[in-house]
Amino acid sequence: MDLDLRKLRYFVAVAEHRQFGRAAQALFITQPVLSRQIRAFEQELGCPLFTRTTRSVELTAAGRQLYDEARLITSVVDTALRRVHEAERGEQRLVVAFAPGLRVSDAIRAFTARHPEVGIDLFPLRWWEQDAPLRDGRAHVGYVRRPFDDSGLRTVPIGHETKVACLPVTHPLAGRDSLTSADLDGEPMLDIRKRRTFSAEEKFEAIASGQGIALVPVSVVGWYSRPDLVYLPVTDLRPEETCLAVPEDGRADLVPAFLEIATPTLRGLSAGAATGQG
Amino acid sequence: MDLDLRKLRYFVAVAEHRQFGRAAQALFITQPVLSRQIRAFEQELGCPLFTRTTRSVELTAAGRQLYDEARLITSVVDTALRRVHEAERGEQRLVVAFAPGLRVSDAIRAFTARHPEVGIDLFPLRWWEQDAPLRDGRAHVGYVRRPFDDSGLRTVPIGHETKVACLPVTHPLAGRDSLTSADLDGEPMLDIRKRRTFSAEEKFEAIASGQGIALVPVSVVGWYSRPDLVYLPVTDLRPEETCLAVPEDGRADLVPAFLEIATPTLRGLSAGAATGQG
DNA sequence: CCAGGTCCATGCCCGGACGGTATCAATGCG
DNA sequence: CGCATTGATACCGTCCGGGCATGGACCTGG
Repeated sequence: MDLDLRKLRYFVAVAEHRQFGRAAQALFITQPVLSRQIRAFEQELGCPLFTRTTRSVELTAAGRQLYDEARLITSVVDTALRRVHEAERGEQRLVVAFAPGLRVSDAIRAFTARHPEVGIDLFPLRWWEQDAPLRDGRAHVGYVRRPFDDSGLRTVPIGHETKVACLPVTHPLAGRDSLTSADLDGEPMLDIRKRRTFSAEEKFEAIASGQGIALVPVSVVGWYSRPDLVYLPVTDLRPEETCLAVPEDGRADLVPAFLEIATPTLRGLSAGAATGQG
Repeated sequence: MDLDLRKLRYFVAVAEHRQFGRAAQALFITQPVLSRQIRAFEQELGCPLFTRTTRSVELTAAGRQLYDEARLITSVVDTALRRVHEAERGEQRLVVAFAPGLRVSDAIRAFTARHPEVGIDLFPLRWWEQDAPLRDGRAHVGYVRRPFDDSGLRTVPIGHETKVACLPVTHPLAGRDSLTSADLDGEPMLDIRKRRTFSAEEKFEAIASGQGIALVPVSVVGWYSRPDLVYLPVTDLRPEETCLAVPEDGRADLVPAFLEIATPTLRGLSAGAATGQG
């Protein structure tokens, strides 16, 4: 830890100018200083960033990666500083994350009605990453589905949502009106939460091509409906719980205010969440 | 710019211990040093971070915001360093961004078949932010819809996608089979790309409640279908172009390889993109 | 083949920032 | 009212970042 942002800036300059002298000129320092700083930087990181001949400078694989990351880091730092100054001038922001399909707009509207001075950022969660953004500060409040890793999080149950089975139309069970979990014994199940590398669409393609079946929350059925897929209720399946989750060390000012407003709204919504998006 | 990450770490320690002495102890430095560093940090930032009495330390609004941002920054920096080391050991990653509804799985599959050593990260773009992640390095390649700000980006057209009008069922035009753009003259149009603060769902609620109508790409119609909305083709509307966009200063190694593989795949797909998700 | 130009690297020096010790000032508590 | 606790200040040593001068490698032109 303790990356030196000044050295990172120097590194970016060299990477972009592909030449120490010009980069130093652009940075308003002398070339020997830059050489020494870059070398120190490489030593701190533990890996070389440039392959130097005396005539040319090329990025290594690690250097290319760092150059990509550098742009992200500077952008994150810049917006962080901007937000700090906004906060200093009294502007407040709350980042609300939500798992796919969960409705947040009613709660947001109720909250902004009561707290018009607070700006809201929406943060769409991915299927396989519901909790991490709450823990690492990217979001203050999250609408998530059980199960998830709730260590370090406080959770408020807000409703239950039924799951339906998604099968290819060619599946022997596809003609049925409804299923029981016994019908699904031995079927290959694809859990969207386990796929980290590909999009949700690909899972449904996998189902359509017969690689397995899946249980999906009823509220996202509309998103992925295709003529070659059918969705069937599973009568004896326990609905999965939907929660509001907040980090235990989260903002003590806005988060409770949001929970206070959002929770009753969502209790009223829980029936709606259970029956899906419409 | 040039935030000092060491000072940021010191700040986090004070914010968490709510006491300079204990924080200094946890940082393995002495308390006077910490006091001086925090004061210098506040001066650099230009705003106070703590309200201190001689007996207690409280975060200011700016301090609370910075504490949130600090967790994000450290997390970004940590993953950046991890990825640099992975790259140094030969692992390669490519971040593929995609606007809502655009299919990427075929291109990804073709690419990973040819380059199994490259890990793929998918980055879902938001409606109102198609281009920024490409410019700031969060993504290497993007599947986007025109119009977008293509400054600093190279773009490859990959197809066209028709747009359909979305109206409430109660709308006078809702009974028609199709529309022309003349029918829409004078109708209040809601452009989802302009709404930065709320989710796409909310726009469709706004349409359903009669606040206006919208043109949406046909491939996302399934995502937001509701009984109180109808979607009608607009016969004389020019389809909007979908593109592959890459930053001009992007990775010279993987991006061309991806384009080479993805472009023919997508030309084959463009008909599919024009007819939507299925 | 060599001389000069153009790179980056190295050695040396200086100023400023960071860290430590000693101490003071203010507040809360018994 | 005295003591303990906590943050702030003063002073000092060390190290790091910066500049200057110079060396060494490589390309190029005559």
